[in-house]
Amino acid sequence: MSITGIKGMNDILPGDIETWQYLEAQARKIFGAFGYREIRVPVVEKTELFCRSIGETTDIVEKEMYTFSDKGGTSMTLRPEGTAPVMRSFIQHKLYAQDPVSKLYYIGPMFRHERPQKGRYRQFHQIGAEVIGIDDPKIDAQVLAMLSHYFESVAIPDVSLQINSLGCPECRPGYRQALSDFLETRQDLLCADCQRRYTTNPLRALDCKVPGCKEATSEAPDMLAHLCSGCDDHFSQVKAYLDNLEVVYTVNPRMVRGLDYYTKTTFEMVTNSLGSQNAVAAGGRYDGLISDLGGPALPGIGFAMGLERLALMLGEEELVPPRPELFIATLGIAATKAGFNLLTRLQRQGILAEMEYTGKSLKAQLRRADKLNTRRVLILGEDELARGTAQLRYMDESHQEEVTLESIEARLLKEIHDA
RNA sequence: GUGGGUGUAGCUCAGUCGGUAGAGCACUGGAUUGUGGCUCCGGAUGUCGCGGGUUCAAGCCCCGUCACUCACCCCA
Repeated sequence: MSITGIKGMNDILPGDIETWQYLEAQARKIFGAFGYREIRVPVVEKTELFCRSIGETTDIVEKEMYTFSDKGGTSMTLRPEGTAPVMRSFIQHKLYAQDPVSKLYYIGPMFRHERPQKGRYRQFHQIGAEVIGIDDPKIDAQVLAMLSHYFESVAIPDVSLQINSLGCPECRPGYRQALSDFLETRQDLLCADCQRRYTTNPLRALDCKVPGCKEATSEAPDMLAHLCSGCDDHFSQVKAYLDNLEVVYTVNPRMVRGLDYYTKTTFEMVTNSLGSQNAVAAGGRYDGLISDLGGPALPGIGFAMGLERLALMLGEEELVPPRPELFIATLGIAATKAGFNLLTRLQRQGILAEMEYTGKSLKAQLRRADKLNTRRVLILGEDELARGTAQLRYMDESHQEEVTLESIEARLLKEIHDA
């Protein structure tokens, strides 16, 4: 083996890429209709950005970031997620000064140094969307309506939308304390991880997958019952709007987030067809993030979808490659030269056309034309060239006719246009 | 960071009791000197992951190592 790629960072080859292009094109179309515009930000940022936004004690920041010093000694990090860089850009360019509302989406690679497994890679790709400047529950509902519409439109099977509310800086500390107190009484029933978590991050114990913990926390205080009146009202309205829009969801009061900046509404698109990697899209409201990063006190909400996971769920079938309109088969040097000229003229006009470049038998050329699934083959031999004609063979009908060389381009253009 | 599984042709995989490699697909040439698919005949292709050991002899047994993969953890 010579040089190989890096563990957990995959090549996306022709045959697979078509699925990705489809997923991206649908996102652009649907997000566009909902008023979003694309933003592209660098894949590296100052490390500090992620520490401050995602949270110092999260797994992502503690052990999963690709962090290095550049030649000037600045600590830089390959982005592990997309929201923080987009917010950094939003603040830096004062987009709020041009428009009180920004709807942005992004597509691109993210990096986390984890052990790779199915649906989890070190370089992975996300499509994300963010709305900044609106705290009305209508927007929460609209974001969710768009997300579930996207999943329907690309026909991803077996997903369900789960929603929850994490409260705000006003009510969350109270709940956190209540939960922490509760966990303390059940401490001996918890797994080692949860015993550690009940002081550092008690919410995480709620979605622990260890059966013993599930049981021990089954009577835990209800997050939704501890919401302050503002958060409670917001969540009720979100649900009401979702019902009105006929967006199907279930409330999962135990759903928590791996990033610290989330507030109020949070949600996940989950599946059980990807093993333990059950989240294919996730997001929530982050009303404090922008001010935490030094920007104005603007609310935000958004989500990210994992492209690898979406592609896995769409299945193995490869989309068929585009069908050439014409394959030019030639015999003899003069005919090959004429064929090559014609080929390039057609390609310049946007017609997908091919030929055999390395002088093979006519049989071999036709075999290749067939393999490419070509619609037509133009057979150009010395005899025809002398007459200024060629055989135009329609592969599907196994039928051919002699046509003049001058008429070919116009004829092809007309046939393609009519089809 | 912790476990399990798997490494043989471009791909998917056989390979018996240790006797120095095979199939299908794909590729390629031919079966009418200028006509595809189906069929038939032929051809090329391997550091058997790598390194060591045992043995007259190792793809197979032993030790080490690397890679890939799945799972835990965490997450999109």
